[in-house]
Amino acid sequence: MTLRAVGASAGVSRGAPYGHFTNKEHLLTELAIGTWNSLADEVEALRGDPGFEPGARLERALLALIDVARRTPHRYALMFSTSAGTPVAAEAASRLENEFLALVADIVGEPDARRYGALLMSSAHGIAGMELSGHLAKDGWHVGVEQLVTMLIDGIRPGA
Amino acid sequence: MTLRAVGASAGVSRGAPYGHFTNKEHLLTELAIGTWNSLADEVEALRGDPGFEPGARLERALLALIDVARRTPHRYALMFSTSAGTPVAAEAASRLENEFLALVADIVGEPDARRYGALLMSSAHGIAGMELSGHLAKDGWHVGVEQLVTMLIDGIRPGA
DNA sequence: CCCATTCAGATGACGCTGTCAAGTAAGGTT
DNA sequence: AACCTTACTTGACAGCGTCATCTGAATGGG
Repeated sequence: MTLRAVGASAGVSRGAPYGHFTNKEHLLTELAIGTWNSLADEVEALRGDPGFEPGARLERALLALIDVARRTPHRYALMFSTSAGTPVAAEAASRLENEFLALVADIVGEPDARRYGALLMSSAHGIAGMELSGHLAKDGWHVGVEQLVTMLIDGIRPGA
Repeated sequence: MTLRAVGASAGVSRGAPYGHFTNKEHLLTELAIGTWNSLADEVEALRGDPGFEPGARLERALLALIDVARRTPHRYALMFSTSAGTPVAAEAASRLENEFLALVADIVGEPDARRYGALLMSSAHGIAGMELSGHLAKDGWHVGVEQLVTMLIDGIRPGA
């Protein structure tokens, strides 16, 4: 199943992918899954890295998510497209979620990891979205993406 | 400028709107602006309401944003679509931003309002997006939208 | 070495959608 | 009554998602 038919879509006729994928949506879902997985790989590699303290690791993980949005906005949108509710994609997504959870648990402890993990991932997703749509750059609040991520991490360090 | 041509789009020929809008994108931008404005109205009404303490007001404001996503997902997507980077839409968006800033300033004080305002709005946006794409409901973290918003507000109350 | 099977891709068609140029019907103005 | 404006329809074009059909090349058995 040469998924390369996707990239090769330049130079090949319009209907060619339909031998490999039943739908355009299926094709895009596969792309999304690939993105989820490569991001999960990235975070997984981070988890074992002793070069950073737990807070810094988590920060890198959040920035990795945002980097996907910056570098490949279309792929990023696919990851969170409503068609990503399909079970196949949800499974790929939960790999990344678990990696995140592990990083978060190192800071806030197991019992609170889920709550804080969901908050951090949602917030990072929101920051990425705000930047993508241009609502961070121009407007009133003079804050950058990196600053916001730092605030997030700092916000969960000491207190319960 | 009967913008009603939009809703009336059922029962009217395909090309009819092009007498009123130069583009489909312009039409959608106008829709987005309307959504921004009505949300800003809602939050503005909240600002003067003495029935809630500042924290509760802010919570309601964030939930109002998320409610748009829940009730009218397409409109919500328009608000943050990349084509919302147009100056016309940015102006409507900044009305809501300023309302938010006022609410946030009541809690963290003027000097920090921008930083925290950006963080809160981004996070609420992210929470809405995660819910829309189904990444909150099914998966690992057993947390609801309301819970996350509460955590956000609680997270900025005492500490600097 | 030849033939049969298989598989990737091309081609051409269908319907739908965004867009526009040209036409037309209703209303108000003088 | 003749005129102009405004809102809409009609018909056309291009692009895209999708499919049924065909071609062409690679593979493997005899």
